[in-house]
Amino acid sequence: MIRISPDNWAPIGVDSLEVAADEAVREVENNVLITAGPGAGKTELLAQRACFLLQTGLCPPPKRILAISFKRDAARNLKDRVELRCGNEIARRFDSMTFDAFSKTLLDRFRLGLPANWQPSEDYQIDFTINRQNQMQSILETALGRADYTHAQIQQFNARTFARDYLTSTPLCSLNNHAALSVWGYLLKGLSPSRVIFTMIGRLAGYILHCNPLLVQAIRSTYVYAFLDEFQDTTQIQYDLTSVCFKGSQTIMTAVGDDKQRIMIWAGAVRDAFNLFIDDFAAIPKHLISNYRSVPELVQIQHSISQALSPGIRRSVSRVSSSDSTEVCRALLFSDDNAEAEYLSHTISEWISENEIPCREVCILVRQTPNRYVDKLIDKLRQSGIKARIESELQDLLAEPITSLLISMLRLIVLKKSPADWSKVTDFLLRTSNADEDACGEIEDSLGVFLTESRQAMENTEAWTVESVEARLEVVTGFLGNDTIRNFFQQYRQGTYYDDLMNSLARELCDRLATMNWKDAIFDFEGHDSIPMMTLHKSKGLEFHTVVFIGLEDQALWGYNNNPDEETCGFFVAFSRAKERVVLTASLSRPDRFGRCQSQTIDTIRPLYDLLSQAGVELEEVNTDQMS
DNA sequence: AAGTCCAGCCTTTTT
DNA sequence: GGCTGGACTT
Repeated sequence: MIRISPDNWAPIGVDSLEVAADEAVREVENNVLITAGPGAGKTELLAQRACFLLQTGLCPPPKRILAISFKRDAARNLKDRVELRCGNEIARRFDSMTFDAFSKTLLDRFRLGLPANWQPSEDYQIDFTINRQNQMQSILETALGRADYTHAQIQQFNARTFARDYLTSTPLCSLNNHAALSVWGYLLKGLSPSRVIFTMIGRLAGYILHCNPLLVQAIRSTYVYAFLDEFQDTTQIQYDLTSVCFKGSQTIMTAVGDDKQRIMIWAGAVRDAFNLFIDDFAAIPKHLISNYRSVPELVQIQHSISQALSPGIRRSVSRVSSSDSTEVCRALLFSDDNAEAEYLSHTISEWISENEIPCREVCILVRQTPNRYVDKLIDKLRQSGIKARIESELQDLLAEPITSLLISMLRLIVLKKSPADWSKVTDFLLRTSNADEDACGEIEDSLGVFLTESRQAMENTEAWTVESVEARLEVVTGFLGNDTIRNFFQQYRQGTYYDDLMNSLARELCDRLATMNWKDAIFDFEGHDSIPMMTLHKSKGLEFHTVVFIGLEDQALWGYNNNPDEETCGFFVAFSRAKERVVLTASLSRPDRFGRCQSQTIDTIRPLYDLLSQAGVELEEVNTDQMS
């Protein structure tokens, strides 16, 4: 490995970094908290910093960097950027994972480091339903009943919030609530296998570290640098785990985030994570002001919203050239949702056909329950020959490595030639075969034979059923090696996760095979030709040419009265996904969740429209009678 | 049978 | 915040 001296190191793949970013990339003495608005390149900064530390030898082998993200795709994205910039070899010492993956890895490796009464069984199950109202109610009844609580005493507890308020409310070393301890005992020891949720795994991981100072030492000496992405969304459990790992250590921490994009308070994000971090970790705050995403006209409007959240905040500076269009942002008011769908489908098809914007660059956002807001629009768009779909329904399945591997295999079978898929599959086969480079030819030969056989078998099948698709997928995984796959991707080792995924994939493909051939079914499944529609929460971290936000209304932002800041943050997140154009809509009537027409208002959230107005965007009433 | 009260639903990640 | 449905009362 060639080491570059820090003075000679330069950022890779970008022209230059703003001063504060460059300082943060090169910081080797202090913990740093970087705050920056949307499009400032926070993730890119972390990627550059990883390259800097690894390539200059400031993080020399066998030392490693730990990067912790909130979402899997963010963790993956960061890892990919580092690999791209400094190569696989060096990137191997960059561990990018989610908080939950980090917690679970600790638990799985050091479970026996817990006191016996806190050890889950080896085959413990992760059961997301534990936190559901009725599940938790029956858990409380059984667990507390065994601990001689009376029915009335059990009723005192709210099943919906018990996990948050009792079970995982504090680190386990200081947990002394009797009811909470009884439920822990029941879930870990009273059931076989033990049942847990991720918040519990986080607490168990923290307790492992609390009980094993030597393990903490080992982690600290391995990870001499640690990164925390999307820090504004850190929960108390995550913050506690980070503290027990690194507080007071030599490990140099870099946290990045934006408190104006803090939209997870309701899900347990710490309100004041930034100041806590500055105090507890003696972190130096730095603020970035560049925006590499949005045109200056949009950055101007973003600033108006930012100011409502943090008065006196510094103005961000757009680093992209001005828009060609005179109307980068419109706020539209419709009399009803039919008129809205009609108008939007018309406008969107114009964008796509005349301006040649790819479908994937237009995003439809809503506050919540996408179906209620977009179903009519999906229909109207389909009539114009444009596909649109709600992403969340498939997002999770599509993000799985096994899905992407199987899709590659299927595409090779169906398309015959597909170089990217070919190298993906042969790479997998080579890495899992323990064979040296010489065996490459053999592997490719056997893959070729398998593909030809599969192609013939699939061409001979007329009608596909879920069972026959699943059987076909099993032939493919059989060729790749079921055990090999499960060992290679560690998340598939435990439980029924792997089988469930295969079943979902078979269902999705089968649905499409009823009306399409395999090639189209795969393409449609991946959704490359569909306009993405999603909640603003799902859009976090993404960017699009054009953003259409449907339903900027009181009823959609129902929390505004109690919590205007969080709803304003949500609006800010949605708005700031756009690179070039934003369209906001409100409709005076819309179906409720039972499909009945309800009238909608925009009075409570008027302050949001006022912010737009201050930035020069006035609400336009769209009279659909005048439409062509 | 008709009225009243209250909890639940809305927004999320994670192997 | 606004609507629902179930539990409960009269």
